[in-house]
Amino acid sequence: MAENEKKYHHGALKQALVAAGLDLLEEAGLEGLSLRAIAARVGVSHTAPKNHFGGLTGLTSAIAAEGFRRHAAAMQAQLPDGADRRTRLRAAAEGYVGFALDHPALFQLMFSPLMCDLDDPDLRAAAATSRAVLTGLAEGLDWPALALPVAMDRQLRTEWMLWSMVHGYATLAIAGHMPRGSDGRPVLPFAAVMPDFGYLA
Amino acid sequence: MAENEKKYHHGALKQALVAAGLDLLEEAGLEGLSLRAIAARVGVSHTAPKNHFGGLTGLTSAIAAEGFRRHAAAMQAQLPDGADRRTRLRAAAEGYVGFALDHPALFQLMFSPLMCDLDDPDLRAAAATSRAVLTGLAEGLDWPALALPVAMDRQLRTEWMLWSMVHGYATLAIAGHMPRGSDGRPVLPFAAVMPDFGYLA
DNA sequence: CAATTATGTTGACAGTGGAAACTTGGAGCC
DNA sequence: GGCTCCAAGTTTCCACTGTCAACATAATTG
Repeated sequence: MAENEKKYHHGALKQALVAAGLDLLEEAGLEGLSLRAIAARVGVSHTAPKNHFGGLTGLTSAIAAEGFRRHAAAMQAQLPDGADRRTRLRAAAEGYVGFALDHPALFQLMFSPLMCDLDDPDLRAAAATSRAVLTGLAEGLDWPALALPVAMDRQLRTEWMLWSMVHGYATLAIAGHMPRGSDGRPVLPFAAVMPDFGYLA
Repeated sequence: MAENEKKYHHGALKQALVAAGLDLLEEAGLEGLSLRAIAARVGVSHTAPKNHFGGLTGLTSAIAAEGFRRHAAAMQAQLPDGADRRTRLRAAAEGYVGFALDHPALFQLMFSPLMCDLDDPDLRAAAATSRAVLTGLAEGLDWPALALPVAMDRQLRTEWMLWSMVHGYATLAIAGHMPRGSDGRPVLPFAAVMPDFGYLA
């Protein structure tokens, strides 16, 4: 049987739906994403996804999980191997916001608790892996004295500070609260906003 | 005529719809917000808002604008008058995230370009005012050396760094990516994440 | 007082996600 | 082989959404 010949049983509908959802996000944005539109793109009825994902939330969660995997991959792809930690941290952070700017709809979906179920195990795992790429580079970061008692885990505090800063820039840029140049990119690039951290050790 | 007696012409439908929308956001969250639900709460047909706001987007934009005004007020209410700039900056930042944690649905709406029109003049003005409360305290902030040529406005870069950090924390907390304690608040409070800035002058 | 304009209402429409009943194909079992 | 059973899709319906056009009513204005 030819590859793209129609069969009653699709065979790989699950992956096909996720792929169609990712494509649709790029083309039509988050507002253009609907269960029916995804199903139509694959060529199945709008209730077919229910068998595999339970409902729209299940499908969007799977799409978001794939998004997190690509997000992690995008950051790691930018990591220069031999470079010092400062350079590597900078590269990861720029990979983070770069992915968000390149795939704004997908990024919005990934962090939209209204559309995807954060309790989904696959999604949770993918999100944790993605976060770890960035926060893993925060170890031993030289950071101005913090205000609270040192009893609170300094490593954890630094990780959250770093993640907050990077994620905040990405979010604000995507939400349209950042002035953009003629190239569509924020006039103040992330590299100009992120400070030049050093390391303690 | 009694105050709450039904009249064909409501008289203050515009404000009533915005108020109802704000209430609905608190009670039912962003997913529970709909044009029909807001209209029903006011006791008016679901097409009545069109005369005043043009459509759902116009109404949500007005709600978001009011949200930004309250956001600014919440920050300023926390500002200690006589205190030094470091203390004032900290207070404003905590007011920022405090408002987001207290009114997550409204905060999400305020920064959701899919639901409200960022070109709405009233919304733009309110958002700018709110942002200015925070970034106004960033002047002269002592900040580790930045990586880009100093030719780029240092003040602007510091403002964006500060806003990104604060907004990122709020966003991540609301999106459910931050572990919470039994009180529903993030286990790592913002005060523990925000560094203790000094000032140059 | 008459006419016009602002303000709401009614009813219809295309779109959404979800549920129930039905159909189809394949896989396993005797 | 023939049989059953179950997973996978389809069809049909439902409640709900925002928008639109046509209409009704109140308030204002000349």
